[in-house]
This record gives sequence, structure tokens and C-alpha cells, in this order.
Amino acid sequence: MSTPSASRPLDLIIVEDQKEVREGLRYLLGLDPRVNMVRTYDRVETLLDALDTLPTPDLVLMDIGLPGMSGIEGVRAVKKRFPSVSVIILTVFEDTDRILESIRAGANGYLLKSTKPDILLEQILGAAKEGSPLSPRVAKRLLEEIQESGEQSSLSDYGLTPRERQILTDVVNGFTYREIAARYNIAASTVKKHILHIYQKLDVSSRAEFVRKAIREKLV
Amino acid sequence: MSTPSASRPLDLIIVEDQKEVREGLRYLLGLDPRVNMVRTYDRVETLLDALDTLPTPDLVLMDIGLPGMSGIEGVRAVKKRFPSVSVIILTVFEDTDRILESIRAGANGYLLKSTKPDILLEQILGAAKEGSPLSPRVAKRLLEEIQESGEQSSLSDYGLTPRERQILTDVVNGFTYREIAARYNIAASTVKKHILHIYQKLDVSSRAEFVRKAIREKLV
DNA sequence: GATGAGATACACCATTCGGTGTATTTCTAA
DNA sequence: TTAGAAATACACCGAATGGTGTATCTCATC
Repeated sequence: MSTPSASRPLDLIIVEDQKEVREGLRYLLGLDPRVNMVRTYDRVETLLDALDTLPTPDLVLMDIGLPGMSGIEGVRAVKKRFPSVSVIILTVFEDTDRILESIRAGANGYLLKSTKPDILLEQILGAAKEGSPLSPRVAKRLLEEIQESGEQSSLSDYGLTPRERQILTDVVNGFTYREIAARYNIAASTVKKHILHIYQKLDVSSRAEFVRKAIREKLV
Repeated sequence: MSTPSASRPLDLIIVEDQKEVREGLRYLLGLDPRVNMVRTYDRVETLLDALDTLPTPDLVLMDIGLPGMSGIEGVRAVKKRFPSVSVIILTVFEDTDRILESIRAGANGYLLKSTKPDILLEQILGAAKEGSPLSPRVAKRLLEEIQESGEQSSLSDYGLTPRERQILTDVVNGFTYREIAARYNIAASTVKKHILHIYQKLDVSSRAEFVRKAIREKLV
């Protein structure tokens, strides 16, 4: 429960190497009554120096394509020393790799420069307080990523029999022939036979390959 | 490459059990010139029946808390038969579980009912065409999820030396003492020594446990 | 009733593995 | 300079593994 309408005006920082974009953003954001102060830098290194002495901002708008350190490295550096500062990426790039890397670096949002100014303003100032501003095209990439990661599970069944599946699980869990035999009250030689059959079906020839393959493609 | 300003007006469907909300949304959306037609249903089952006979819509706005089938099941059902239809969740729930389940079910967006009407309209009609509308608080949950999933990687470094890390990789890839020894031109006995050291550090005592643990927590 | 798949079981053998001990060299840090 | 970590190497032993062959028994399906 916060008090959105009565919150303290924000101190912002913009890191952007193109002067026109930088000044345009500063002007746009500076007009809004929710903003107290806007500082700008043209590269990450300068920002990091300044953070040592000047007051800590509430929010940093970070470009990715910068001379020297990239904005993604910038996110990592800023979040490491000031975890509570919101850092929002503002860039032209919308590839999944850069989006994911930015998020893993600790970014609190990811906006595209193609966003219309009024929506951009609302996203930055409105969304940042309670959530993470994301451009819809960026969000789309994330949803696709999440959907794909959940799918790859049941791809290959191989021709394993129920008994073989049981034993496969035990092998992955580190049991030996004898131990598995004891679990099912069968002879160790039988367990061995089963495992050799599984090896043929999975096309492997050692415990290590077996465990790796079993874990990498689903079961267990 | 689309023609956003000249695109065909959209046919929408709203699935929402509360009459006031349903009619409010219908009114709000119906006013916009980008909308051609709005149909409403109070439960998923009715929608599914209607989809068999009536024209396929462009976009479905789906509540989650519904009598009978939940909206998440509704997403699954609709996307299964009409994969190209955009289905956007509109709900009061903002827990990570429901958000992720909705996305895995195939949802193309996830908006909260607390969204201000003008922004809601813009998200639905503006964002849905080229991206996935997500409320900032929902996006925040997703970012946290992605950050966490990437973190558990480097959590445990164990005290492995560079050489041990090399050999660890080879073992996971199924090589034997001899093969690894050949790769680095060292004696098999040395490789064995290294592996036994790694066993102690990882607290395992067999190839199977070793590979499993190595894969489960990071490296390789 | 025959055929085949699945599960069971035993034998044999070479290789690999797990565990322990000892020892040398090099390099870094105290 | 000295102590310790890292990497190297060899020996020995019992246990586990991989590979192959053979042989029942059951059950379902043809």
C-alpha cells in the first residue's frame, strides 16, 4: 500500500550517447511534475564515477549501445553497488538475447525507443514505482521464451518399458546394480541386463553418458 | 511489416462472469473506432460452443475466476483450436503461479483489472497487434522469475581448481580416465587423482552421482 | 497354439572405477 | 625462505561396470 499521488518527486539519470536523444528525453521528463531532477551522462564510466560523490538517484534510464562499457554492463555495475536503484533499459534493440541478458543483469524494465513519447513517459514514471515497464514487443519475446522453455519436456520416450523406466531413475540417482536389485528383490544380473538394454535404446555405453542423456531429455 | 493505421477493425470477445465488468468493458471497447464488434460470454463453455459456429474473433479478453472452466483452461482450449487468435488474460490475480500458468497455456498478454481504463484500452488495442500487453506489476513478477532461474547457476563454485573444472566437464561428457589423460597428455593415474579430489569436494562417490550433481548445479 | 516381448536369472571376462598410499615439481603466499 | 596448494605420476586392490551368451517363465496377441 503506497501513496502514489503524494510520493516524493524522483531524481532521474539518463545515460545516452546521442546528444539529441539525451536532451529530448531530459526535456520530456523534466516537464513532468513527478520529476525533481534529471542528470544526464553520455557513457557508463562517467556515471559510475559520479555515483561515488553525487546523491543516489531513484531511477536510471540506460541505453545499451554506448561507447566503452555497454548499457548491460552498466546495469550490472549500478545494481551491484545500489541494488535499490531502478535501472530501466531504453534502446532500439529488441532481440531476445539482449533482453534476457539485461534482465539477468538486474534491469527493472526494458523499453524500446520507438515508444511514443506520451506512453514512454507514463511507462517510466507510472510503471517504475510498482512494477516493471516493458514494451509490448519486448514482453512478447519474454512470453515466447517462457512458453518454449516449458515445452521441451516430453519430446522423446524411446522404447523404454515400465521396468526400464524405474531402473533408469535409480541409476540416475546413483544406485549400483546391487542396490537396485535389493529395491525390487531381483537378481543383480537382471538389473544389469535391463541397464544394458536401456544403453542400447539410448545409444550410450557408460554410466556418465547415461545419466547425462537421461537428465538432458526429460525423465527424472 | 504491417499497416497499423490502416488495419481492419477488430472483432473482440470478452469472457467475464460479472455483468457490470462485462458491460463496462464492452462499452469502453465499443467506443473505439479500431473495434468492429464486441461479443461477450459469461463462461468459457459458452464461448467454446459459439466458436464452432460464429465467426472467429481477432482477440479474446479472458477473465480467470469463472464458474466452471477457469480462464486459464479457456486459454488452452481456444489456442488449441485457433492458434492465431490473441487471448489476453484480464484478471485481479497477480500471483506468479497463475501468471506463469497462463503464459504456458498460450496467453498473449496478462493485464490486471486495476489498470486505468484509458491505459487498458491502449494496451489491448495498441499493444496486442505487435506485442504482448503486460501490466507492469505482472512484468515485474516475470523479471524476478527470470532473474532467479538464472541465478542458481553460479551459486556453488565448490573449491574446484581450473584443472579440476576441465576434467569435470570431460567426465560429464562421458570420457574415461584414459581418454581424458590422452586429451591433456598426462597419465591416467593423474586424471584419476583429480577426479577423486573432485568427488571429495562435491561429496559424491560415483560417476552417476557426479554427473547428476554437476549438471543439476551449474557447470557444463 | 505359436510367436514375440518383457522380465527374470546365471556365467564369464576384460576394463574401468573407487579408494588409499606415496612422491616429485612448481608456484604462490605467508 | 618456507609452508601449502596444485599438478603430476605410479602401485595395488577389491568392487563395479560393459559386453556377450544362454535359458526360463509369463503374458498378450495373432
